[in-house]
Amino acid sequence: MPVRGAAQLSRRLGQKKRLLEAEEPGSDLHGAPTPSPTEPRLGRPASLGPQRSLYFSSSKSCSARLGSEFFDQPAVALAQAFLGQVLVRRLDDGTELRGRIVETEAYVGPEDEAAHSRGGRQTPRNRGMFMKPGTLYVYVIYGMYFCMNVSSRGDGACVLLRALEPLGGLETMRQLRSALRKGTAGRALKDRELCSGPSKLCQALAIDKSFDQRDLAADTAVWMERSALGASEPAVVAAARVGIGQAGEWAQKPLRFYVRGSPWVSVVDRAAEQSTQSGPLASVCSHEAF
DNA sequence: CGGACGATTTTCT
DNA sequence: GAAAATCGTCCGA
Repeated sequence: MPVRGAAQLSRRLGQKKRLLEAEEPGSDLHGAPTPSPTEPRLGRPASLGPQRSLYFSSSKSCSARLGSEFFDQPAVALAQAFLGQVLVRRLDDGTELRGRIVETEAYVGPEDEAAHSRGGRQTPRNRGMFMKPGTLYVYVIYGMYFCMNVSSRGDGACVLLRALEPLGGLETMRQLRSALRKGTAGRALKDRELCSGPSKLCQALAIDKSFDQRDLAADTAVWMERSALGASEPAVVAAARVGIGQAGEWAQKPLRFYVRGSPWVSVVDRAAEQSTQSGPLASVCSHEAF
């Protein structure tokens, strides 16, 4: 097997560059002058004011942006509460990409042997896990993909977003997902292939390392909107988490949650579905915030 | 400073 | 189903 040529690499990078230029002309995200890797991004107060007032005056409460108080709950509760909510990504050209969260995983903190924060390890990479609830923790996996987490209540605790039901901007998602794929630009991806995995959804929403440590409650390019599960989908499955090995008690714990029967979930666990009790999640359906 | 390893996805057999 | 792709991060020397 010949070593991957520089020509091929640059061609692929060129593809991505072209796409990003098309999607986000005059991007200030990708064109920012060499930010420090650990530089915190805490939103843009200058543009937040006008946008927020416009937002509140033109939107109904059912699509209200979720604030800091929502994210301030323990990881398991937050992982369940995320199901049904809508993740929104606004590209620099104004395009809004939307997806309904259908699968999450809870990483409960230093005692969780499968968490990056296990044993209380705190490094520059996982700092977001220790920041205030609602802070994003985005990290690189396998040298080429990203995973997106939201910090929850509890030091070193967070929730991994694993799958979305794409709701808006599907064609842009398809382009973003296809851009880095190998070979002949291939066939068009099916809708189900857009966001059915933690790194797929990051690709589809153009979430990269520059989103690490941003505040999901305040950022202008990414946020979450309230949209609880409907009565027709009352059941949530609790299953073992994916990709963390089989060994140890923490690998077995049912800390992955997904909407039963949803075709948008990345991995279904039939055995877990047998043993998971059906029933509405009261916390998801409640309206205590309003 | 070097080696091993991923909270994955894609491609090939 | 198996194996490759691909490199930031972490840890031990």
